[in-house]
Amino acid sequence: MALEHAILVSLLEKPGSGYELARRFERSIGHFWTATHQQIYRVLKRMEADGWIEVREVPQQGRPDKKEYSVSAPGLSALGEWLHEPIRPESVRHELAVKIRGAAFDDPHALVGEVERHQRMHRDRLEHYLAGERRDFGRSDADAADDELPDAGRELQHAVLRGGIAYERMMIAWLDDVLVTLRRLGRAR
Amino acid sequence: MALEHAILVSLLEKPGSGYELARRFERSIGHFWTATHQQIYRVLKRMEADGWIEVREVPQQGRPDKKEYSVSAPGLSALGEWLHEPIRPESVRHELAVKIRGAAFDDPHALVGEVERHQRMHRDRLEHYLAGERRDFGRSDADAADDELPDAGRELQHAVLRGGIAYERMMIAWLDDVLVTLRRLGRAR
DNA sequence: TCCTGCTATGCAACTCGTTGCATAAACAAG
DNA sequence: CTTGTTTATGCAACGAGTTGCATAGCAGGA
Repeated sequence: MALEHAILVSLLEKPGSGYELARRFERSIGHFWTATHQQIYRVLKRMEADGWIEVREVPQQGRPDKKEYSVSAPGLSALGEWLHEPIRPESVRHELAVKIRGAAFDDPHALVGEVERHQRMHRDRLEHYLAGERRDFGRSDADAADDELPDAGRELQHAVLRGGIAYERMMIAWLDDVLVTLRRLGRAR
Repeated sequence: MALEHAILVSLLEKPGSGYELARRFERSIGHFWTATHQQIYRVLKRMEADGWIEVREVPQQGRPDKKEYSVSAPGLSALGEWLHEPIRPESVRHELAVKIRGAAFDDPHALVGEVERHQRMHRDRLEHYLAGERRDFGRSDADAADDELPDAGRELQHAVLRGGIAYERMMIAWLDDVLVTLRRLGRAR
């Protein structure tokens, strides 16, 4: 299980509450992990019990108090251990690919709308990533001197973001390819 | 839940036993879905109880008998209904991306070996896909006339395979990018 | 002959993830 | 002044997915 470790990385980059973590996992640039708030709260409790993170009650004005979590020394060393373990093959579920192959046994043309919808989502996410890249990495190194994160953190966040950008571009191009195929099959019926 | 539907598509393309399905999900070209054999056997029972698939006991020589499943009419219409539903956003878990961002709080250079290992896996899979493409789609339409699958099935399988190829190429290029970044940070320490 | 590996199926227990629901305080819009 | 939205946390139940184990026939090699 890696949700713990994803939370550790996120809290190291910036301490925050369970709610804030949930929002980061939801609409963060990078978009490389998902988790619901229930999952996050449950795991935060376990991590606190294990001594990986520390809580600080933060009273806020105009909104409910929050519990701000930050990573403790044992948490940091747990992350270090995890980083040295090899990654086990992850389970892959590309529902759209299943539907595309399944369309052969139904009406291929009926899938066009859904594929177009997905392509729009990927275009939107690409725009979002590119905007984030301009905002966070579009300035010179001198301007970045006042950043909270160390240089390595910035560089690696940028590398992961470049991966997201490459992924979205690939998907947009592939879905173009799929649309051409679906439309050709639709006409041929 | 879409495992049922992935199984329906696979059985429509070619009927088979639970064991064969497990192997297809494991090392099939396309590589777009994973499931263990336990999961598959359990779901097959449910699908049979629901009348989506039919069993045929097939005695074999030199190996244990198998139960060959094929899709029934209700199964086909269940697939049709599912195809018309919009896909809900899938949960994304890119463990390698988490590790790359986490490396900023440990030794970035220590991740080089793991990233190289992943790149090798993607290169291998790319080779595997390209070999499958030459084998299954490298011949002319005339040669394909004796294929069991209808044209639409072949075309759409090929489109999904092209997606897999594009994905692997993108990953190989991105991991090159990541390796350059990790090595630069390693030297800078 | 024994051991390993492949085909083929399955149970039981457990963990992970999702869904529905609930609470509560503050603010903005009507 | 009521309704809806955002921030913020949480419980309980359920369903999906994983892991460990078990069985059994047959093939091939040491």
